[in-house]
Amino acid sequence: MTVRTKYRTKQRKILMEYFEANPQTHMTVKEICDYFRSHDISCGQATVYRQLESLVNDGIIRKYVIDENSPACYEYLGEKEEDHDLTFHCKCEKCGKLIHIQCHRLQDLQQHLKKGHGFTVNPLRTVLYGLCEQCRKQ
Amino acid sequence: MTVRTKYRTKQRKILMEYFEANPQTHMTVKEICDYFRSHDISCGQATVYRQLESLVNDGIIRKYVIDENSPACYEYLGEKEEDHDLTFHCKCEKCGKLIHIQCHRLQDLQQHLKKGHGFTVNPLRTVLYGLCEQCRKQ
DNA sequence: TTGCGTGCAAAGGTTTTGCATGGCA
DNA sequence: TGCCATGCAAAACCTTTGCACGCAA
Repeated sequence: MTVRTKYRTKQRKILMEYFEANPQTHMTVKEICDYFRSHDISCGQATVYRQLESLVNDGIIRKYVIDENSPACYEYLGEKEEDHDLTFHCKCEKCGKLIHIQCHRLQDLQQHLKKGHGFTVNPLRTVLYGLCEQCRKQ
Repeated sequence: MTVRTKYRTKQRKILMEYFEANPQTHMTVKEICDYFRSHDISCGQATVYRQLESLVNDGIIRKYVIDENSPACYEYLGEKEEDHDLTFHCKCEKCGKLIHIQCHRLQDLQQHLKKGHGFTVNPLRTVLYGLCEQCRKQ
């Protein structure tokens, strides 16, 4: 926990470049390792985990926990962090699709929960579960 | 998925009684197994997992996934199911406290997400993560 | 009696860790 | 040169699964 990297190693640079090249994309550790392997870049799995933890602590990427039996996802946050605070994630329980929703009503609700109920929602960590349109219609 | 139990076995009864005796409490599989073992009640771990899945599908208990590296938690929902459709759960990321919120703004939001975004939120599965008042003030 | 539930042990999948080696500053 | 990071393999951890046996209806 709260790991911070001091050296700027080759592996860290490569990882960051990979994230920068794939904004708004969810990537698992496996996908990252596969990518590296297929490009003949050496970066062990343990290093990927350790660097990802460090990048999360540095606020450079974001970690998603969709559910406990599938691997965690990581997403590049980029420069402007504000946008990500306004984006909520909705996960369809049936087809597994992940939907990004940016809506002022969600932000209004955040405000209300804070003022009215004393609870500060963290959209980076929160996933709304339910059914997407297609799955509901079935 | 969508496992439903047809028989009313001894193990299922014991599990249900344990939940009924501990409302508004989060319990992990390990805790349940430990409790049973310390009371000399035979109920294998696999059975606990399977019955818990069934009880979740029956709407009798609720499953929480706090994060992928800690075990899932289960909570008794009680008799009156309607209330639970209107109740959202907020979990403090710092102290772990669970807050039940019943608020029309949350229901309004559900309506809006459905009409405006085509996403039907399932409050039984959804947990809003963030900070409670005390922890935020620190 | 029929088939569902149980229990054990093993498998499965993700993440963490120990330790020797390699590389940044 | 002094640490820190890497990489491999093994361990740790939670959950699921296979299969023979037992029990509810």
